[in-house]
Amino acid sequence: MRIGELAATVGVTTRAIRHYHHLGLLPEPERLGNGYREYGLRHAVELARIRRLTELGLGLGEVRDVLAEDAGRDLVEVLAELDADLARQEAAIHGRRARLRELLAEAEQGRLPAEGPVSPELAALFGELGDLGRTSPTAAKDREMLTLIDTSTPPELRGQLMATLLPTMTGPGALDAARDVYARLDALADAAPDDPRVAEAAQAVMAWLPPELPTAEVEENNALLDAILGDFSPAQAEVVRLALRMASEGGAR
Amino acid sequence: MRIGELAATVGVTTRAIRHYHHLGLLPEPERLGNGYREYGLRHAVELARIRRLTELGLGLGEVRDVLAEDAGRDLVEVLAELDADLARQEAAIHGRRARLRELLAEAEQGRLPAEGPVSPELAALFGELGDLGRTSPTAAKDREMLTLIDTSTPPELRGQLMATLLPTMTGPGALDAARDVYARLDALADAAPDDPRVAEAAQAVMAWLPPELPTAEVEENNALLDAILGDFSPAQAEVVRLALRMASEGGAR
DNA sequence: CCTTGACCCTGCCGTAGCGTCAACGTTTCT
DNA sequence: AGAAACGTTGACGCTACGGCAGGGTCAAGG
Repeated sequence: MRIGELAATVGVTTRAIRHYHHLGLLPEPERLGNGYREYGLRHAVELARIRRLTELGLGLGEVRDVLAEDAGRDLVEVLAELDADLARQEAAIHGRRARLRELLAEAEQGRLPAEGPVSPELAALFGELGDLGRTSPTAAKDREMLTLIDTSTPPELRGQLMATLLPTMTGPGALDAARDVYARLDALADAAPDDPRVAEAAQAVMAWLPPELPTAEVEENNALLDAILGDFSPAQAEVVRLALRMASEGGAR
Repeated sequence: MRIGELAATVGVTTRAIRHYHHLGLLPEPERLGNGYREYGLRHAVELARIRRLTELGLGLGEVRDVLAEDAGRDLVEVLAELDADLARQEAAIHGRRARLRELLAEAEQGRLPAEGPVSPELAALFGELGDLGRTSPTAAKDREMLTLIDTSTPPELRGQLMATLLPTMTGPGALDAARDVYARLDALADAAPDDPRVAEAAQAVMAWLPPELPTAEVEENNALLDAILGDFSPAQAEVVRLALRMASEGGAR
C-alpha cells in the first residue's frame, strides 16, 4: 500500500500520516526503490488505533504515552484525567453561553451600552441613569471610568462594589444630584484652575461621592489617578483633587 | 502610566498588551524620552473593552472587527455566530464525555479490548467471542482486521456492518465454526501453497464468510487486499484468495 | 561611586495538529 | 508522448500569548 491508499483506507489525510511519522507515533515503513513508503496491514491497524484515541480527544503526546506502555492500565488513567478536563471545558462553555444569552437579550431591547458589553450589575445601574451619558461629556467620561473599574473588579467583589455605588446613583434625588455634579464639571471644561467655581464644585463632588469610597486607597494608586486627572481639563482635575483630599481628610459633609 | 501599571490596573499581562499593539488592536501610546510607553486613561478604557470581548470568547480578529465598525450592530451578529459555534463545541464535548463514560465503565469490568477502545457495537461482538483471540494467532489477526474495518466505517454505516457480521459470529454453532476456520488457517502457517489442506480450508472459509459480504468490492480494493494477503503466510494467503474467488463466482455453499 | 532590584525595550522560539504551498521526481492514463 | 495524478522533503501559517535572551533605565542604599 502506498501512503494515499493507506490514508483512504483509514480515513485520514496523507499529511496526518507523515505528521505521525515525524512525531514517532507511527513507525516508518520500508521504502520502495523510488523512495515511496510501502505500508502493510500492521501500519493500517496501528494508524486506526491512533485515530480512535485522537477521536476521543487525546493529544498526540498522550497517544504516544498510551501506545508506549504496552498495557491498557495507563489508558484508564489518561481517560479519567481527560474526562475531568473536558468537564471543566464544558462548564466554561456553558457559562459563556449563559452570558451570551443575557447579552443577546439585552441587545434585543436595545439596552446594550455603547461602551460594549458590561457586567449585568453595571448594566442595571446604567439603566437607571437613562441617557445622562449622551448629554453631558463628564457623565460619559464617568461611565467609561465605571466601566473600567467594573471590568477590573473580579466577579466575587462586584456585589460589594455595587453596594457602594448604588445609593449614590439610584437613591432618592440621586439623579438630580448626579446631573448637578456633571453640569458643574462640564461648565469648567475651559476654565482656569483658579476659577471660583472650582471650590464650589469640589464641595458638591465630595458630598456626592459614595461615603464608603476608600479614598485613601484611591489616592495611593498614583499611576491610575494621574491618568484620570490628566484626562480632565486643568480646572476639572483640580476639582477632583480637592474633592478627594477633603473626603480623605475628614469627610465633612 | 507605564505598561506594568496599566497591566495591573486592568488585570492582564504586559505581554498581552504588547501583543495587542502588535496586532493593531490597541493604539501605541506616546513614548517617553527613555523609550517607555506612556499610557493614559483612554488606553485603559480601550484595553478593558478588549478584555471584556475576549472573555466572551471572541477571537482577537473578531474583536478587531467589532471595534472597527463603530456601531454595535455588528457585535450582535458576531455574538450570535459565536453562540452557535459554542453550541457545536458543547455538543461535541458532551458526546465525547458520553463515550468516555462508556469506556471507563467497560474498563471497570476489565472488558477493554487489547486493541484499544473500539466502537460499542464491535465491543459487544468481541464479548461474544470470548478469549478466542488469545489462543489462535489467526483469530487475533481477524480481530485486528475487524477493528480496522470498524474504525474506518463511518458511524451511520456501522449498524449495517454489524448486521452483516453478527449472524456469522454469534448464530447457533457460530463459535464452533469460527474456531474450526481459525484452526485450519493456523495449521497452514508453515505449509506450502500447494498443500492439499489449502483447498479444504478455502471451502470452509467460503462457507463461513457472511453471505452479504460484497466480495467483488473487496477484490477491487487491491491495495488493502494485497496488504492483508501479504500479512498471511503463502498458504494462508492462497486460502483467502481461493475463498474470495469462489464466493464472488457464484457463492456455491 | 557602585551595586542591587525592579522595571522597561525588541525580537525570536515554542505551543497542537495538521493545511497549504513550493519545487521537484514517478507512475499511470490516454 | 504529454498530462494528470501520485509521491518526496522542507518550510511557513494558524491562536493567543509565555518565556527567554540580551540589553537599557531608574530609584534607593552601602
